[in-house]
Amino acid sequence: MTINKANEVSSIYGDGFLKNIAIDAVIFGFHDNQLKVLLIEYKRTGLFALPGGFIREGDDLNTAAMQVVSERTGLQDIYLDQFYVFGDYARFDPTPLKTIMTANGSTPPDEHWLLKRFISIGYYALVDFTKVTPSPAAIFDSCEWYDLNKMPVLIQDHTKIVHKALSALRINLDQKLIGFKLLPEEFTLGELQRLYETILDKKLLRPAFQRKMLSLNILERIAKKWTGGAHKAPYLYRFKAQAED
Amino acid sequence: MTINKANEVSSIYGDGFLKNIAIDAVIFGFHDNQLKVLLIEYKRTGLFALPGGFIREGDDLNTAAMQVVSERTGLQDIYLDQFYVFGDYARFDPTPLKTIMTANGSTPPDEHWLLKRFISIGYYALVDFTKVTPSPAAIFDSCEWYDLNKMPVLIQDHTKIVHKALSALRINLDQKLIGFKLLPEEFTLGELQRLYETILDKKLLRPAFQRKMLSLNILERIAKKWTGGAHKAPYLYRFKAQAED
DNA sequence: TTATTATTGTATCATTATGTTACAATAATA
DNA sequence: TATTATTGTAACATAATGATACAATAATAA
Repeated sequence: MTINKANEVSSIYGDGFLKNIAIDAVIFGFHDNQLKVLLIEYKRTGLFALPGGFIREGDDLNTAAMQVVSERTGLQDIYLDQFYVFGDYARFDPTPLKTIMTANGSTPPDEHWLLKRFISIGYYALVDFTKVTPSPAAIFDSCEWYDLNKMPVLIQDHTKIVHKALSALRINLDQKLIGFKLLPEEFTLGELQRLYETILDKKLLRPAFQRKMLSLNILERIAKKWTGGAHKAPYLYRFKAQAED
Repeated sequence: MTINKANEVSSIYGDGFLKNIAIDAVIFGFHDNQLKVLLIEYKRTGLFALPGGFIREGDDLNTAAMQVVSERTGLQDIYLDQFYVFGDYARFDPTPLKTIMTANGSTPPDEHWLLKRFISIGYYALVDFTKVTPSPAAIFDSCEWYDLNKMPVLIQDHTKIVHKALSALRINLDQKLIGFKLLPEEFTLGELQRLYETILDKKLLRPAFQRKMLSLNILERIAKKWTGGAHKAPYLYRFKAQAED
């Protein structure tokens, strides 16, 4: 979880929020052939964390998760997936939160609701990197993209959460066909393949990849072609709207 | 969630448990070529529910879920899988709980912790039907197997939870190779196939099914053969212990 | 003892999917 | 106009899956 605007006004009882439940969001982006994750840095503490939040008493869980992601990215209608609930007692560690609050002028009592044990519901989000404007939620934090391979040390078990999100993404990539949610609306098959290769961390054979993607019948070839390279221009594609079940 | 022994002693504040979080367990069994689910019936109310429980402040989430399932089945080391968190506000409905409590002599105030909103973490469990002894958790409930196709109406969104568990099971059946956890230790390929057909609700071709199962290299053929039918005796198999990753 | 019955284990072939190599087409640049 | 890098796709090889066929055989009944 993360401290955000809404939490600042909360009393030590955290009135208005469900107790003991937090949301942590692993927001994935793709840029320069690298998977990126949005991370929060708390000023004057050197502490890094996943974006997160809590659930208002009258809100849906999934709505609350969407709000966390919207706040940080500035986007609506983002692809979100619950992937795991982190509920080990051992993950309970109030020290980083205490440090963050202290660094910002408050001296919370140990009974402060933010220092209690939370069970955290993990979501991952897939966003178009080019459309995101990473937004801090308060004056005392900042929000930036980090290379998945060059992440700083994160508080609590957040590093583990990121890795679990990645393996959920890998499993769902072929099943739910969600890869393109990390790409701009129009893309080439080469770009799509590099995305798959980055996520799965292995080389794929181009003819087989193209044949498979096209046979799925979810891609629409656009008249326009990509330009810029000193070679044959590839077609541009976009994803067809799918019939929902 | 369900009321169980532990909850009976709790005050209206539910001291000792994490607030707003419940666990609901869909315990699957397989018998007579039918998928079965363990359901709780609350005496004198006509109300049916999934087995469930809450998380003690010092316990792991997964441990708490295992306890729920162990209590109801009498078994240890059960296969358990988190499959979804149900967190819509609309699922909040304290009336059945109130009815249950009233039917058992208490008249809880509206602020009673059991009548508050809960987010429910859904688990499904796969058990060997022949080894289970369904156990009520208190004098005012009972616990029985029900045919998945002949379930009574369940309280709150529990019917939806069962169906979501089933679709998670279907998806994981091939991926995680967990089907045999619903069978006794020794079984024939025919029994395994009927299990698959029941879960997936479609006929499978026998030669293809057998070839696939055997090629996975997870089955160990036992010397002994099955006896009883007026036909060629099939081999018995058991699942090999797998190397964990 | 022998025929009958139902079901098993597996061979065989057909079809489809996937892995791999090859090569002509071509946009930008030199 | 040649060069370069990359694309689209054909072609073939291999592997996986779908489908049919049939001999083997445990229990039962004649």
